[in-house]
Amino acid sequence: MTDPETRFQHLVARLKAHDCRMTPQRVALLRLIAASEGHPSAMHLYEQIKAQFPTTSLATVYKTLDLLREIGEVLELGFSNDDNRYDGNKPYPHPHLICIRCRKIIDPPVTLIESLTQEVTRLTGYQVLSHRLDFYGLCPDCQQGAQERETTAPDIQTPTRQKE
Amino acid sequence: MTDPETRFQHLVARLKAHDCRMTPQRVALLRLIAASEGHPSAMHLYEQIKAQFPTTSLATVYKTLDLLREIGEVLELGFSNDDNRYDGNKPYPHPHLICIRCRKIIDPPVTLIESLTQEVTRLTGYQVLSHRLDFYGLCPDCQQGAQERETTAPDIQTPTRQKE
DNA sequence: GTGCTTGCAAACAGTTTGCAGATAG
DNA sequence: CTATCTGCAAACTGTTTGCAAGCAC
Repeated sequence: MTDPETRFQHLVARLKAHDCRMTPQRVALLRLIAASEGHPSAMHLYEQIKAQFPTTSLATVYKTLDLLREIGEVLELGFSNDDNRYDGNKPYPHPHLICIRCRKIIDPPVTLIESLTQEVTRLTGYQVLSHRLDFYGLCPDCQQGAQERETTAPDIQTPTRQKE
Repeated sequence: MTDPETRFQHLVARLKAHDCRMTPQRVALLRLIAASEGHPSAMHLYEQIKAQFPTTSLATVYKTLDLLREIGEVLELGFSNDDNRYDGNKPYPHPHLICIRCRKIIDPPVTLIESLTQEVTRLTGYQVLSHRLDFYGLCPDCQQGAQERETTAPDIQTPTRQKE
């Protein structure tokens, strides 16, 4: 992964190339996104940026994230139950590992996806353009106090539709 | 895949085992779910069932789907952009192939997922309980009139969070 | 100065919930 | 008879949009 400052500069350059203006709020947001290790939500970014610019609105955060997503610099992980998460460092499809208890999201080291994609393309006649692979489970920290779990059902996951 | 009538009987039995009552609306819904080839949305099921019971409400459809999901008889595919889809025939995690133009969803023949899950478990220390794998692309039908596409960005997909 | 951006508030969509009346068992 | 179920409508949540004022360039 590139270092945050380099990534930040890249994001600035990409936006400028798209005739976007660099407002202070936007610059601060880009810094946050470039520096975010995990997969922050819009609300999370909003709360961070309010520390610097108290009048910033959530809508601005969403608009900037949308902008970055449109130019392919941010990956949006949509969740129908929960708020979406954003990855500004690896804006291309890659597997995620999501703790169902603490909601932490990490990038597991998984290979083989490309071969799966090719397999699907070959067998179905679809032109496969993208994919999404999420694993759900308990992170090491959450496995300890997890004995009382055994709630209802396995209750499977639920991704979001890709936009056209 | 089991035939619809067998699947229907199974769903009835499972619900009765959970002290659920078999109202006419519910029976009709179970038939629809058992017979659905694709991955219907709640709205789609609602529109179908209204043909038989015009006063049925969307809330009833959602409540029944929730019930079935809780006892592990329906897989919910949540989408943050679009309405959720339900699979009442294969209620366990399995890959989906989603056309980004016509929204058709099919089950591609993919193996290897289990080995991926094991790989993730081994390498991360997470207890992997479930997963979700979606491929996005253009189905054969939609590939033809698809030249004028080339819209904005690849615009990646966006799954839903698994409920706890 | 021009027009993109902000921030507020209202709109939005799909889903969920509360509750009174209906009904399966 | 009684606990569940239905159907309506209102609530909810995260996200999006419209628009007037503000600001980058």
